[in-house]
Amino acid sequence: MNDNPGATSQWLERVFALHRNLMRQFANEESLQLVHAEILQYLSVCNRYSDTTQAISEYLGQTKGSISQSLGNLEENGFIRKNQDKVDKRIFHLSLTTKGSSVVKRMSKFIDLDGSDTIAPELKVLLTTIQKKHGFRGFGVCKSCKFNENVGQNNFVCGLTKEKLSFQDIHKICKEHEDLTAS
Amino acid sequence: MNDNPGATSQWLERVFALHRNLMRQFANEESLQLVHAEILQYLSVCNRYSDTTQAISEYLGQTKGSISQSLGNLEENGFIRKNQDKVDKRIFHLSLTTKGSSVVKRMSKFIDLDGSDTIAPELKVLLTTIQKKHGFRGFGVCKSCKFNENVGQNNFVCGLTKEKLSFQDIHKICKEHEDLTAS
DNA sequence: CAAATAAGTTTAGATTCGATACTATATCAG
DNA sequence: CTGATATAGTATCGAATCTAAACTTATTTG
Repeated sequence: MNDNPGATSQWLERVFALHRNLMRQFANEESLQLVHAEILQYLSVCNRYSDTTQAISEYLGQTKGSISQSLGNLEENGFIRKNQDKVDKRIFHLSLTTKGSSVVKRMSKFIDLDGSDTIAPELKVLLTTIQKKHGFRGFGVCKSCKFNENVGQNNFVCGLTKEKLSFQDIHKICKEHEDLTAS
Repeated sequence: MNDNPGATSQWLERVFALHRNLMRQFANEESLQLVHAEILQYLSVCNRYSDTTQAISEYLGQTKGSISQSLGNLEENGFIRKNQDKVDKRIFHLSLTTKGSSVVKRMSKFIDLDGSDTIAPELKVLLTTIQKKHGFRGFGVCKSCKFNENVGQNNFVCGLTKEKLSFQDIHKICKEHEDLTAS
């Protein structure tokens, strides 16, 4: 097995390339740009603290100016909606329209990453290792977040915002996420 | 573990996003475009049947016109070299210069995907599953290719080209690759 | 209340991207 | 051998992204 150093990273690089290839192919068939598909995918899994221009910019590693442009395009074409935050009026919450959701559904079906469930625990290790090395904070689900407090039967509270969270909420990705196991 | 359907694909999507984020960050620091980094990475692992404009285009899923432009840019800036094939004069073999190689070295160090060796077998399954579903042929190493023939102590022959292959050769990625286990 | 910070937009210049047409070489059919 | 077809790669065009920087508006801090 280990007759070739770096064999694992070569496998990984190929999976990454293949995934990007597929995403590009899908976006092309839907007459979208690659980044549009990525944004829609993210918006389908992020929570209400993380559905902003800034958060997408951090998640995808592109400047917020660039993301802002793409978001304008996506809104114009009816894939997403913008809602101003009632408390902090600088913030606009983004959400998928029915049209946007249906694109994500087709995308998941097209890419189809399920059926590889045994890989999950290893992925977790890989993910947190990389995140720690590069000082990335955030982008995990509440369930594994040190701020999350279980206050009874399927009732949760975020220790940062002091807000109540539903069962659906805690399976979404949050930009403020900090790992339970972190020191 | 399995209290949420599609949990694995969510992990995977996050790993993909993180990897792209890092690649972009690296490219930016080196004043390169993302696609330049991807091309250089590919050229560092592909074999002599797969080091062409066409093959890169297939691997990355972009049109060869676009790749051709980027290659022109990379050659101008001294990252790669072009060598015309002696037999088929339509073909130009691409290779990394010293400058190009050193970029790839820094990239591998920056991204650092090693230390997750247990993940490899699962990745293989995932990769071939996706490839089969979408009719992707190719881009594997000779070792797992049905055309590869072991003709003695560390001596190999490619059944397609009838050429001799070295030990180094058979660990490189080939666009003609067909899986041993394929029907 | 002024200064600093934060979220988001806008603009400009460079570069990619896909589509298409194009050149040059190779292969194939008769 | 020759004309038709296929293949590898390049050139050009218009559209869109991308970064960087300046900018607007709203919030927080001292």
